[in-house]
Amino acid sequence: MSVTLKDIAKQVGFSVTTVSRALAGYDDVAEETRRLIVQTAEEMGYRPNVMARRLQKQRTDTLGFVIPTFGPRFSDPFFSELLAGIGNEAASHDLDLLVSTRPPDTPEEAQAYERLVREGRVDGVILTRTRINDARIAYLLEQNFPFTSFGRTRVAGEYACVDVDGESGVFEATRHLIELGHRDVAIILPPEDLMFSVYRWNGFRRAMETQGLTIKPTWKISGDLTEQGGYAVARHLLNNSQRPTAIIAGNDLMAIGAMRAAREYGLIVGQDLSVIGFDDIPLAEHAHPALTTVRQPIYEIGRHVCRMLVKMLKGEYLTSDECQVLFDPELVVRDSTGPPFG
Amino acid sequence: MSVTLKDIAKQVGFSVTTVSRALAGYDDVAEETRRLIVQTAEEMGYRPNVMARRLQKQRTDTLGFVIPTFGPRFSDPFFSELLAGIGNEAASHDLDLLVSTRPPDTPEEAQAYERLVREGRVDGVILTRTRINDARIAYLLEQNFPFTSFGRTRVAGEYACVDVDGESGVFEATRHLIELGHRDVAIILPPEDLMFSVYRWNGFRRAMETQGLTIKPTWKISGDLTEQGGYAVARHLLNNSQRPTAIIAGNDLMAIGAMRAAREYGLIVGQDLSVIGFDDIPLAEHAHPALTTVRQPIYEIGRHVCRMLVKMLKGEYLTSDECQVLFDPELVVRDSTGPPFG
DNA sequence: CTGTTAGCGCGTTCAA
DNA sequence: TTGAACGCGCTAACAG
Repeated sequence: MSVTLKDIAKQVGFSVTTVSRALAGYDDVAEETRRLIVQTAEEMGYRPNVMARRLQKQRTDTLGFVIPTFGPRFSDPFFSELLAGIGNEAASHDLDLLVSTRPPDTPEEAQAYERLVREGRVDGVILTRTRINDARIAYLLEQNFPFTSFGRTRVAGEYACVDVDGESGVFEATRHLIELGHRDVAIILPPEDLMFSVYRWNGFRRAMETQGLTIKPTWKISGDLTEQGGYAVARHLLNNSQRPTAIIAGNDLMAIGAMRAAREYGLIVGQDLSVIGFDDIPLAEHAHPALTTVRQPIYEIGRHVCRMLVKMLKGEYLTSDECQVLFDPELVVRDSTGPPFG
Repeated sequence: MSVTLKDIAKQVGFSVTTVSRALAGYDDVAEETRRLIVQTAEEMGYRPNVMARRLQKQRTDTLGFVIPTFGPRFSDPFFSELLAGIGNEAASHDLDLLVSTRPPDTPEEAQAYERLVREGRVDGVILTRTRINDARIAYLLEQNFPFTSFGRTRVAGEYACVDVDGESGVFEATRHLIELGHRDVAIILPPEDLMFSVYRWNGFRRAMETQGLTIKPTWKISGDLTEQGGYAVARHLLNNSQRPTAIIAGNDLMAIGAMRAAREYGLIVGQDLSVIGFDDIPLAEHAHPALTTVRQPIYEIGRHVCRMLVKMLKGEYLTSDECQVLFDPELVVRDSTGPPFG
């Protein structure tokens, strides 16, 4: 077994209390005593027992993060990068991070949150991929449990979230296409229950309407954010006598799938068909052709959304400014876009 | 605050002990009493306090997983998939999973493990990307702390690990190239301190030697397992009057980087240059051209390596057969390979 | 069947 | 400056 305060106390001949205080750095313990205790603790290889400390402090110093993901082959770099951001920030505050993966909007997911919240496994949770009417957020608000989210929602209430201005991002992307001369632009949206799908759509519509362009109803379609999904949906778009000359995808993965579909139809991406993604995962640059995309600083967002939660847990109040942070995305033009009939 | 056993006891007029036992399902409590207690607990919304339970049981019911990763832009789908496998298996046993990301072979990484082990944060840990002389494994063995790993090492001692037979994987890949007529094959290995780099190299060498082919020293090179790394190293290989006609990369990400480099040199992948990856991440199929690669069942491996750890923690003995499980990889031929000068 | 006692390891009174 | 006593919430040994 490992060394406890009691063991040290026995060794140095002081009480457990004194040892505890010496090690905690209280100033009401004799300098001499402290030195002895600290040194002995060191020698004996003392490590505080976290569980005991947590029970006593009624705090877990742990954050929870449930990744919303379908099926086994979950491998969106988006999440890896977000996780790294959250994890590193948490570590810098000496907090543990509890991670699990659950399919979104399912009983299993709800249970996962209940576990974290009701059984006192974590002090706060971080959400991502928020839904328009997000049951998770409703639940957390109702339980009055600390959380922050990457993504806004329509759920009423006060809570802190970070988001990327997806509307302006897609607006810029669309404008880029229009400036290149495109008029027949299709959009592959994220699943429609996701909040960011709404903003993306708004940005697209605004850009098209501003230029007096009409949106063909069948050219608004949504995909599941995987390569496979983007591929399937793009085939559908292209398998038609009247094809769009450009496609804006909800993320880079779907854009890559769409590019593959285009190749299968004998189209050269960047010439016969322009494709734009969203995220700028490392792969975007290495895809063929290199993918024009809208970059969002995922890692930084991860850090930020975690930092906000930490602040809340420390009891620091967040001003309403801090509560609703909107990052600006940035259009990165590469080779997958060009003039139509280019 | 939340409901405790004490609250329930007060409510039903029994002792805390009885309540505890009733809820735990012991059979030494009157059926009548049990019903009352269970129902009351339900009504009051009782949830056991995990920290208290953990302190008492001296078990955390938590597993630790430290992802070895460089820098912020960590986004290898390999890890996502492994994480999903581990996480889902852990969840099925009602275990929590503590995740962090640390640069491999650094003091920060060592500290992360020490934290987990010495402060009793987890009951066991899972390793991946094992190194030839892996300090983590040496440490865990020395501490006699339960762990399993994805990947073998040269560290002496008894421990359970799962691995993929990388040697046979690369052997098959190389043979595939040779059968296509390639003689000038280069290999981009994983970093040389990683154990699986050794097996990959052995497989390559064996295949080449078996066919009486010589390996050009400058065509054995290693990269950092990112697209960028593969790109840089491949440029180096191709920036030469004498070029290989085929490249085997240490993973799919590097293969994708290599394909990009090839394009920049005006080479058509699958014709002028063949490229093979390793992993078969979802992207491999959607890359252009679709990537020939060696598939390893990462998700399943994640589940398995976790299941082994769970077994150990339950005190079940692992037979030496179970201790060293070797999965068979499978060559998936797609479009990035073809006859030389094809 | 049920309650009393004890203790997991730590931090925090309060009194000496 | 130090120590005794108590509690965090739960489980286990033992007695009745």
